[in-house]
Amino acid sequence: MALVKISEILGGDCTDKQVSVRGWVYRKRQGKELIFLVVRDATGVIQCTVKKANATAWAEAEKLTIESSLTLEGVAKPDTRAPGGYEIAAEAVSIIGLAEVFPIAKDKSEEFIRDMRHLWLRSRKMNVVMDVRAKVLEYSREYFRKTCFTEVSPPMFISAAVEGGSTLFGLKYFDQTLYLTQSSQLYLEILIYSLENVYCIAPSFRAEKSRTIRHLTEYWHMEAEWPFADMNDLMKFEEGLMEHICKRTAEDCQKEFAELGADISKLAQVQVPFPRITYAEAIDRLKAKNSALKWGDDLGYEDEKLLAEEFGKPFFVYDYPKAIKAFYCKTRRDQPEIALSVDMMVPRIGEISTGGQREEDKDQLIQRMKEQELKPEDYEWYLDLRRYGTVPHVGFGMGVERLLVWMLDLDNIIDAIPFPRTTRRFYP
RNA sequence: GCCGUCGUGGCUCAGCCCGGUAGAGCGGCUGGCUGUUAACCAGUCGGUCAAAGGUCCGAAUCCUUUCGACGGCGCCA
Repeated sequence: MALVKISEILGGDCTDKQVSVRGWVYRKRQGKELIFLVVRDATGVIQCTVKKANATAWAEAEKLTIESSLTLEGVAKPDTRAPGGYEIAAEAVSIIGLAEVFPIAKDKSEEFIRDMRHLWLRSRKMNVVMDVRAKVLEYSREYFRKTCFTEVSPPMFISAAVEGGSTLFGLKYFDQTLYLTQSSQLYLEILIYSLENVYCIAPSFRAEKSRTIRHLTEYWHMEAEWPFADMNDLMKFEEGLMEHICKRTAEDCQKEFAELGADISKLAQVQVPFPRITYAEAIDRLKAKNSALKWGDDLGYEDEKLLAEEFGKPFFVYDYPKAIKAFYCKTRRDQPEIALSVDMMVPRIGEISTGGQREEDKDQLIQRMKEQELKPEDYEWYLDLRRYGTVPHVGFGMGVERLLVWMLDLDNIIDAIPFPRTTRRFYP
């Protein structure tokens, strides 16, 4: 008796063979002579039939409730009447854990599903999304490995802000106050002086009271940093990474996209080089669409969406006014008002990544800190990096969940992560 | 932080505008029936309408406050 995964049966590998599957009851329909059990495991769902003639199996099947766990044995065969095209004629059914009445049924609201997150994760939708998420992370690591990057593990507890202080989560650390990191960038910058090309995939925390479908207070941040590089190198790397992720996903995740009803064809359009426009060009394009924007304003979400609609695929906006960018952004030596910063935008979501060239000159860096009313003495170790063998270097950070929302056409970022944390929800 | 929508049995909703002590479907239970596709038919159990206060002879329905949920903007990834 071969113990198989449901996907093997659905792939036609077990036709007319005696098989055994383990999983949970997804649906049940009972008649006088026949019970249909739809059984799910991590790989898919399959319809199973239990006939009354088999008294032992029938008695077990009658007891089964939705979400009960079981082992089921029988012959796998193609059947046009079965969803998925294959069916198991059950010969033996064995209950492992009999479930109480499952609270999630056909009629369910967003609110209810969120309250039942720990059970909703069993749904086919969440199952498939988490599967693709894992693959996207694998493809990302593939690309980093291929391009000679070393994965590193930065701290989550930090003592000083990376971005502005307003969005930090503070916490009690014995008798002191520490913060949860908003970005691992500064720590990656430390590590480029030994490992050179480094990256991490780690959580970042933002205490922004954002109420949108694009924000989490805890999100996974894919960040990289490397020396001896400029803005062109940065954009080339980022578009190469995106192309690789999209290409591998398009190859390997067709069934998952089909089950979610997500458009996989857009991934094929992700090819290097990506369109690149400067901030000034973006403003001009938006002005042509009657926007009241003027040079110096930051791009809002609606502006980003307007631009993204024009391209219909990922693209870059670079060369921002330095006033709207962080202190560590290097400024152009020929145009001191311009920061060497670049955002990657995608349709429907807007920004999914921000990167740029970091200021490698100590005095310029101190000057930038003062302009933004930061105290250089709070960043002594960061300044040390410029004192001892400074190098031109670049880096970026991409929101993993935002990437997934775009790829999988998700309605809300909370569905891109198993246990979403938002301003109001953090259970379970 | 600002703005909007919503809160009725386990779940999804109707009723609210034009006040008179709650109605349907799903689920549960009982029975019937069917190669079914989150089937169908019959019966049955189940709520005092988020909370508090007010108006009124009378409030789920009108008014006030509070709480909660969801979304938009801003901020960002």
